[in-house]
Amino acid sequence: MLDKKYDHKKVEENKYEYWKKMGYFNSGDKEKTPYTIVIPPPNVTGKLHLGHAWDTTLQDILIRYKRMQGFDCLWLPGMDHAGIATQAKVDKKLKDMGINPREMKREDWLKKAWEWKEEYANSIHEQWARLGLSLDYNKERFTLDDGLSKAVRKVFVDLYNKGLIYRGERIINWDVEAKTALSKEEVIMKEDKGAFYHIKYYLEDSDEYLRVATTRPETLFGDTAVAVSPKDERYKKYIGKNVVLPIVNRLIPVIGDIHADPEFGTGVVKITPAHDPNDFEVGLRHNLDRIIVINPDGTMNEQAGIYNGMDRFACREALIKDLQEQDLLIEIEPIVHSVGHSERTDVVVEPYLSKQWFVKMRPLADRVLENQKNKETKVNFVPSRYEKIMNHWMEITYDWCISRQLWWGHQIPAWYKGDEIYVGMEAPKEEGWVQDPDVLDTWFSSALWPFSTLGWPEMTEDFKRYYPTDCLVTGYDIIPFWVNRMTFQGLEFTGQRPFKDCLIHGLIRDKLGRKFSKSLGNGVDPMDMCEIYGADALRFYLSTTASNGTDIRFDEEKIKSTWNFINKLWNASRFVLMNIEDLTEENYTLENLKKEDKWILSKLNKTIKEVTKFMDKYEFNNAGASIYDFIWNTFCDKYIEVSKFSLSNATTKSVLLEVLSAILKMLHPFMPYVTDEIYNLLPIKEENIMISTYPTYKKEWVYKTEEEEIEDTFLFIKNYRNIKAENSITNDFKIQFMNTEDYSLIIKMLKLDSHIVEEKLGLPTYVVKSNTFEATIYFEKVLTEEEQENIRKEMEKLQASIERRKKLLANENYVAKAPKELVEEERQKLKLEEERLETLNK
RNA sequence: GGGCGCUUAGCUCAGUUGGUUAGAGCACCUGCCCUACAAGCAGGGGGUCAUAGGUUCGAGUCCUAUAGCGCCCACCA
Repeated sequence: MLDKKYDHKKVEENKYEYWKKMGYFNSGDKEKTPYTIVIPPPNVTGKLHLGHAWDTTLQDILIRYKRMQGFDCLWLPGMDHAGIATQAKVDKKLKDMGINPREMKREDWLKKAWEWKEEYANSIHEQWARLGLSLDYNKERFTLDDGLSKAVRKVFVDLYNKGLIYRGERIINWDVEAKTALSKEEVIMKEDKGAFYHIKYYLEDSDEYLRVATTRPETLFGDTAVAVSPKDERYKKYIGKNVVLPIVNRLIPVIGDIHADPEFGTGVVKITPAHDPNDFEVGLRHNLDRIIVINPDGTMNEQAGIYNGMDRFACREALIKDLQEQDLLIEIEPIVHSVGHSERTDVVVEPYLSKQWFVKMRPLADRVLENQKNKETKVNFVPSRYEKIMNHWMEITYDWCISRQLWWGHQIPAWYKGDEIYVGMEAPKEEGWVQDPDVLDTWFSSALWPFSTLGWPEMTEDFKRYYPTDCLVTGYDIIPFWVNRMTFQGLEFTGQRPFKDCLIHGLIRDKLGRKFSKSLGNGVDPMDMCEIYGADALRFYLSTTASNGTDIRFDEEKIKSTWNFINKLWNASRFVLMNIEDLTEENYTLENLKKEDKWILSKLNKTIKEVTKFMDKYEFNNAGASIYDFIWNTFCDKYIEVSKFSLSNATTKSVLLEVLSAILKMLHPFMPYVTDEIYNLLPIKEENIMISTYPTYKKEWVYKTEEEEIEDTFLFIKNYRNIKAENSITNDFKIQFMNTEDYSLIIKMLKLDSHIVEEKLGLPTYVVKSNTFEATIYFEKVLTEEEQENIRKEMEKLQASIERRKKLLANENYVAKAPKELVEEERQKLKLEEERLETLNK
């Protein structure tokens, strides 16, 4: 017997271990059709947040649903080494211990990093378990595994040999805190308050000067030209002359270049080829020197003269002061402009001339764009509008900087000996080769995740069977970083899309719509929610709150009300179990169904059809709402109440079991724990709900007549209760049925036995009716003014409604073009309203 | 500067291919401890679907414009 109250802690205890032990999570049944999802691997940097809980719940729902539908489901778990993020955390830990990480030997540092990884991997495993995720741990992978590392090297080498990876000096985004290059995606543009510093660049041997406006005066030491537009009447006469670089007093040429926009700023722009991507291009066109003036840690170098060693921003201040003193500064114009910040360390990113490795993107991106035109082979985004994000990225993409000056990651498979370069899977055998110390961008390995985890580049059984994967589930913020890159690498190396569907969800925000962040201190730990309300409540809340692709505002009240729903399910189950204890295979029967039994089976059948439809379209919010409504408003509020009149009947018991069993199965993907708990107590059941058969629509359960009749019975019951409540009718009344329909269920439900009369009584009356039922209530009561007012209001409403319907039905266009059923329904309703009005008139 | 999304009940959100008096949860009002559940039951109130036009017999839904909010992308020094 179930307790009176749902206790999530008791329910969840030991279940996960049991499922795992029984091997229910494992893939590999060759009799079945494969269905594959790879988990977006969480970073081994910390705890999982609500976003992870949401993302993984959606996947678990899909996997459990498909598993019950008879697929061989592989949900492949794994984690990401997360280069910069993890290295930063490990470094911080070491620093806190008083150790300077950069003074360690690389191997020693890596040992510490692996220890960190183990610790956090354990914690992630515990969180996955708490959430009830049915992951196939036999297939678990880590991005730094041998196999995945081999895949990374293979891809690097192949792209290099195809000419799609090259090494070169370019302006890259430099993180002065992490001291590494970044890709453009890792740079977050933020609006910052800054200034245009208008500086005098005097012409050589002249009192004339050009007014140069810059936001980064400290890069002045690297200026190798000043550019004006060749079409600019004001300045074109200066082209070919020299100006004196302020403070430095070096002569630099005035050049004419289209980069200088006469409309913008002063029309004169300083050119710093080593510290600005545009200036770099200008430098190429005019063969200018590239002078690096900033060190990798963000301090000025010897090129900055007396500012050597100062932080770049301190230098800016000091320099401005000195320019002012030497009357070289004209004005400081405050502006708000967008400045790049490092995604991980949040420091201002420095455009920096540096030798790095790049992936040549154009051919790879074009292949994606071409493939997206083919309906059969494209990646299908859900919702579809997100495809535009990917396509746009592919259209404007530029070469991807993939080398990182870090230790934690896949070391680049390139070796140098003097000017020679060797790129290969393994180190060259001869003496004297030194491997590139840099590692690859984390996303370089993540991009291979859907196939590297299945054993690629080996043509393994798993790869052949489970690739391409069926669905990738992730947030829209990850499309540029990950989805796009998996797509082009998948096409390039496997010739196929990495996943057929890509289900996109939104971000979870706090109650005020702000992002969760450490600095705001508004974080919510999903484990706390599991503790208070249970994993099932959290999962149902997360997966059914928003429609696909939209954000969620976190609302604990809603989790609480989900808990209430589970408690409702719990108690309904309690009732059913109490009454079907003696049900066995022998006396189980769906013969001799009563009208109400046919009605509930018919309603259940409709729900199954609807839920399946929604599940197949990934509309879990609608599926959840449909099940919720059926359970609470149909099964609990109506069928259970009706069933109480025939609880000794074997058919009733069987129907109760049948319906409960189907409900539990449909809810199971959403709420694995509580459904498992209850299902186990059913007298007739399959081995385990996880591997039971998902309910299917049955033609033989369509009972149109009975369904309509019972619906009408409940309509009558509702109308009766309404009239009784509105008019404060107490127990002192009589009721007369006005026709010979079957009132037995109504009499029982409304406890009318002692009130029935056969003849008309001379008392004030009310008529209660539905489509087929009609009764007159006799009771003695003087109507209060309020009640009379209510009646007047109702009559007014009815009159208005009748008018509207009459007008509508008089419209020939409507009658001719609208669906017949609708027109008929209008006629019916009109008739009912007219009758109701007549009664009120009495 | 380009693109996308949102604006529906007091709050948080649903709303399928347009079908005609718009739904849920929470909150609110009234009455109920009836042997599954008071974290519940029965009944009820509450919305000119951001604004202005248009298409249509019919618009929350399609089209155009406007306003507010949010997000993404873009090298303007």
